Amino acid sequence: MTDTRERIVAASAELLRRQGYAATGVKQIVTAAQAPFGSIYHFFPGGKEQLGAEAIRESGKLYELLIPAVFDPAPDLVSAVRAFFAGAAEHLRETDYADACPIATVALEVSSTSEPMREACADVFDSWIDAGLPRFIAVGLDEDIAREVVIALIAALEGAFVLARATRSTEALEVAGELMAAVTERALDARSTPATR
Amino acid sequence: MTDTRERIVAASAELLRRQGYAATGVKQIVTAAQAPFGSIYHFFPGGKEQLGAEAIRESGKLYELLIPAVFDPAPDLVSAVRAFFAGAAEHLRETDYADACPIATVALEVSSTSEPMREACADVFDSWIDAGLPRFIAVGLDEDIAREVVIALIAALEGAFVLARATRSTEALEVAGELMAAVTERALDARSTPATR
DNA sequence: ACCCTCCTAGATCGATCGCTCTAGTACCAG
DNA sequence: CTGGTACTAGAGCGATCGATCTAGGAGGGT
Repeated sequence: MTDTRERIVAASAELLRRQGYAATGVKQIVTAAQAPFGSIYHFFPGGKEQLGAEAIRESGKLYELLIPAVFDPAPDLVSAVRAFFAGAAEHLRETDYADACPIATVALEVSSTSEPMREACADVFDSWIDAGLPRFIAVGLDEDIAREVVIALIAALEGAFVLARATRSTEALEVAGELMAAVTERALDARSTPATR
Repeated sequence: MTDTRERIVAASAELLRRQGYAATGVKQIVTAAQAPFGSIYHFFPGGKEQLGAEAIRESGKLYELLIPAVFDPAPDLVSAVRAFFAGAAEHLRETDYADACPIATVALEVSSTSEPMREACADVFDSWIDAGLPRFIAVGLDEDIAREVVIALIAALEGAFVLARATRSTEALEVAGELMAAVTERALDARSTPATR
């Protein structure tokens, strides 16, 4: 049964997201996952680092699903952007400011100490960019402009999460959401108008 | 001599910034500070938590000095914003992506586990907002608009740091810098024009 | 019946964690 | 010289860290 393995990864992902890598103990993970201790090193011979990297990638994959989930039903790109930030703010409030970005904490923590973990985080960010990009290209934005907007979106979201979690307020998320909606709108207005020429 | 105390705080600040709270040991701090172990609990009877909170506040104060250092010599607000992000990117490259925001790592890490530490981080963010605000009000922006711009600036910077550190690239900082310069410019254009009325 | 592989189960390892404790040193006030 | 305060110095506390180890149960193939 690989059910245990999945529970371990899921529990790790949740603990990493809330308290980071160093503060999360292997024993704590097996307790949360209701898994036997020995299973950790059976499934993850690379130890905590391998398990952590896999949990990060899994978290990244799950979070990436939010993109279609929010963008598909939205009437247009601008309101999708707005909805994304609003949804993040609501979820943050609901979880008492515990669940923000699933990987940002770890990303900041380990990027000077563990290359495998840092790479896992970098891969997740890249995959988010790749996942968001087509939606902005599809509405007529140049590829490089679209990339800038997507990167700015993710950066604004991550930064707002940092402020929101620390101050226990969603103000930063609301401000960043409105701002990025405006930025998106402006980028759409500017497309296909070779104006100054 | 309180010189030892200062060295302890400075060493703590650097270690916290690079690897976070949980990964930083008290023994590691005294070694880095070249301080006797006993001094830690002499100066900081509250232990690691008290020391951590003080290091965060100190880091916040030092980083706040960058605001006048960058904004004062700049010819205008927009180029000041640009310079701030460019300077951050350069410093990040110079330190091999080690020194980004001095408190973001800790802020994400502890905000669900230690109230005193979380408060210290929140206070620092608030003080940064307060420190930046007057500069945007001085050029004629409404107070609430100015506040939104400043919060967005900090959020964009923090988020870009997360991406930059993980991907070992300053692309996010450059994108966010250009975007926030444009946002600032647009806010300035919109001021004092009761346009639609 | 048999073995073999997969996985569980947890005792146990040395190292390190944050912290407490005692002893000793430096310097000032009387 | 004496007493007191401020700080240094580090041995050592129990607890926990990540990781290794052996032993055994479950289930399929032969």
